Amino acid sequence: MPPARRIPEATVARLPIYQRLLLELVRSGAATVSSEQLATLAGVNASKVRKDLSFLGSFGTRGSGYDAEFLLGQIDRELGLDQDWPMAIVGIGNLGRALAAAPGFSSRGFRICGLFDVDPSVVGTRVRGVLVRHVDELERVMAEDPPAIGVVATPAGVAQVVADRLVAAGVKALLNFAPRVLSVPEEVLLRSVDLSIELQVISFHLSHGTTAPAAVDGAAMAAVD
Amino acid sequence: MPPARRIPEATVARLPIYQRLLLELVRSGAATVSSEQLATLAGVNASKVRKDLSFLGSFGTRGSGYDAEFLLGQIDRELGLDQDWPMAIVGIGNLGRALAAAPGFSSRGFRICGLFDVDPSVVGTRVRGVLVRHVDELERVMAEDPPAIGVVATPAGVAQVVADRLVAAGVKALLNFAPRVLSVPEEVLLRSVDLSIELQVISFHLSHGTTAPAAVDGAAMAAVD
DNA sequence: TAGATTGTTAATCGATTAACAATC
DNA sequence: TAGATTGTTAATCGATTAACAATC
Repeated sequence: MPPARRIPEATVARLPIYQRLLLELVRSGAATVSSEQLATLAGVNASKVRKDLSFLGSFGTRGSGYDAEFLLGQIDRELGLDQDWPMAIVGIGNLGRALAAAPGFSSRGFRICGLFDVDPSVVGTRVRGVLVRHVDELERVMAEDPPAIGVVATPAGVAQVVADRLVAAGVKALLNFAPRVLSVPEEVLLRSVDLSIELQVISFHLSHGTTAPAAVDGAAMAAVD
Repeated sequence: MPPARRIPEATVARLPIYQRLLLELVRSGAATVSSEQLATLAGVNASKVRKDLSFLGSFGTRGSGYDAEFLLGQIDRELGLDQDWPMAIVGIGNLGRALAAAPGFSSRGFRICGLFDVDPSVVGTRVRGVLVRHVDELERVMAEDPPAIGVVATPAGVAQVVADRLVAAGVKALLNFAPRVLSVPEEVLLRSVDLSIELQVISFHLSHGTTAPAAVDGAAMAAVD
């Protein structure tokens, strides 16, 4: 039995990139892949790739590299992609619709089990075959098919109340796209993506003439207890 | 003249959050704000707020805090939000439309100077008053009103060629939403937001029962030279 | 002066990377 | 054996945070 490995956050954030590249490599018939190849494709340092993969265990073979399919399987398992993650999206504007339709979202275990909005012209329509319901029905629908993940894609003004209702209805994690810092109980996992922060970081670097450290990472937000 | 301060990446990523909170505070009539207040609102440590702000200079007043309006002005200037950043978006699907319409995008200096798609049912329509043109016209339109920032909101399959054309047409920075690692010349700033990576990070933490470090940061991607 | 709050120091923690012994 | 490539070490760098002197 392997020791309980604690995987660094920075590594966790890169595993999905390796996962996608490996999927493409396997589909194109590659049997093995070296850390050098994977590094070039991912745009990172080969040392970093080896270090990242070493946290999952030692399944490389010195001299020839990693078995692509096996490595992919290990990463999938580590990321929990072999499990089912029912997901509800609140706010079916352009962004919510983009999320509902995104191949990377609906594929794998990220099954959409609920779409909610308040706009009468949207409620009752279908996105990718899933009926958009009124937010008033959120608790009832979620009780029938409880989502593990709640996605907040509403305007900022209602993001906190929507988050509160999703949490009360039992989601274990929230993915927030509203430009607002949300409060959730500490047992609920919260991640936030703020598209305008990305632009402002770009603005900073352009106005300072900094070439910027090779283009890393996204927005930072945190949960208040 | 202040010494040339190098502002840490982590600080740059938090400045937009402070900026937004200060804007709300100023609008609600607050004259001063303490690091403790700002920290609570941002969901971070007060030490971190003071350290972050200290990179911009020392404009706090011991005993009473920071002048909210002045601090906001300093952050705006530091982020380059007082400048004009014309922006072209390629790919006017749901995501591109969400970006074009996002208040945080179109406001401030992020002026949309070009929208491009290939779908005949989209080309010729208007989003927020801006005409969507065919990608064939990209070079011509961009020569007339050159964008500083190019946004890639296309399917993954064409993201690299679109990026190449935007770079060739002279953008100084790219913001990529396609789930693909892009290559750009090193003088071009590249940032990538991968929505499915966020979900996979959530999946990792849910399946490991890790409460996750208070919910920080976004996806990591890098440019290959 | 007394209370409040900044700005900075220093300790600590986490992430990156070059180098190289191990080994296929 | 010779060449290739991993897994790990150790040095370095960057970010976080508690603590507190400075000072309004």
